[in-house]
Amino acid sequence: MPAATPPEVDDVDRAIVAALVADGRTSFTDLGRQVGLPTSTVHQRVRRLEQRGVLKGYTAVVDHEALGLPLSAIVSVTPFDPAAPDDVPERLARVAEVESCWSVAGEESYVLLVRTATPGRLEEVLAEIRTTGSVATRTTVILSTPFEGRPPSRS
Amino acid sequence: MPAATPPEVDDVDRAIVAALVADGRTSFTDLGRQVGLPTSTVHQRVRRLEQRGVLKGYTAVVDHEALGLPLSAIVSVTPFDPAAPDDVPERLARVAEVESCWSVAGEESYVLLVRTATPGRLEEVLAEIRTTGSVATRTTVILSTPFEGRPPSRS
DNA sequence: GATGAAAGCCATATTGG
DNA sequence: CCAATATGGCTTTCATC
Repeated sequence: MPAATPPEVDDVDRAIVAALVADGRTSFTDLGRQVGLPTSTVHQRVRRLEQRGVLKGYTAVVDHEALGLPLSAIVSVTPFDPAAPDDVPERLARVAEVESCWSVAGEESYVLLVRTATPGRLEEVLAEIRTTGSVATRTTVILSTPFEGRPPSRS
Repeated sequence: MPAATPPEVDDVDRAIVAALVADGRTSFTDLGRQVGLPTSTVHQRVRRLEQRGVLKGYTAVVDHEALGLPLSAIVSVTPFDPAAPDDVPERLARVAEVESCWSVAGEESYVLLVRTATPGRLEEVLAEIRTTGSVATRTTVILSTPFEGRPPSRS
């Protein structure tokens, strides 16, 4: 028998989550209409999903170009000293331009997503990453973004 | 002289955007308090930011593990036939598990972010990607996510 | 866990400075 | 860009099943 019984995420919950991923500002009233439940019930379910951590938060989707950060890059990272205590993510978190940090299996230890205003700034950020993280970097520049952050689906 | 004068995104706009990235459900009343402007003004600015496309939308941030998609991977993609018309993104968009698709400079043509329920499903998705995209793949499994989707900043 | 009702708060439009 | 207003809709709580 399993150690714990995690509360289930049923189809209604998944419908609610999908609707909120599609539009994070959907009202509870609308949500109720979409999933066929009264507002109060939906409200209660969303609260539960938030408390369980299934819904971690809500955010605006921004156009990085319009915001003055037209240059994005994927940066693979390898620590200089594989034996050293690995607080690389904590240190890289101090570099504001690092939007995401994934710990990965394979040749490299981490993959980062970085957004900068100019190539010159990217150069500086890469230098920061190398020094504050004590890592080597391999950088792949993003030319365009056909799509990004689509809703999760288990098809 | 420049061909056009794109409307400026000033510091107040950036503060508004930052607040909405931090919490996409912030009310206009709260936004006003945070940036020190009346509700009506903030409302007007958010509308303008949405119309200009600076704010592209709002979305819920979900816990993929809790949603039953615990396995994420970064997939680098190389078309078999570099001369063929490049509608690879359109074709890859049909695979629901592909969350993001970036067109990149370098050895490979695209980098994908993929979320699946199980290793077996990842195997199937990779097969789908190769066949529907007519591409070769190189896959890096994500072990954990120290952080992801942090607010944009031009430091 | 689901529901319906009731209360207060908020979004939104409008007018005018 | 700000202030003021008005109304309809929404969030939130609570008692109930």
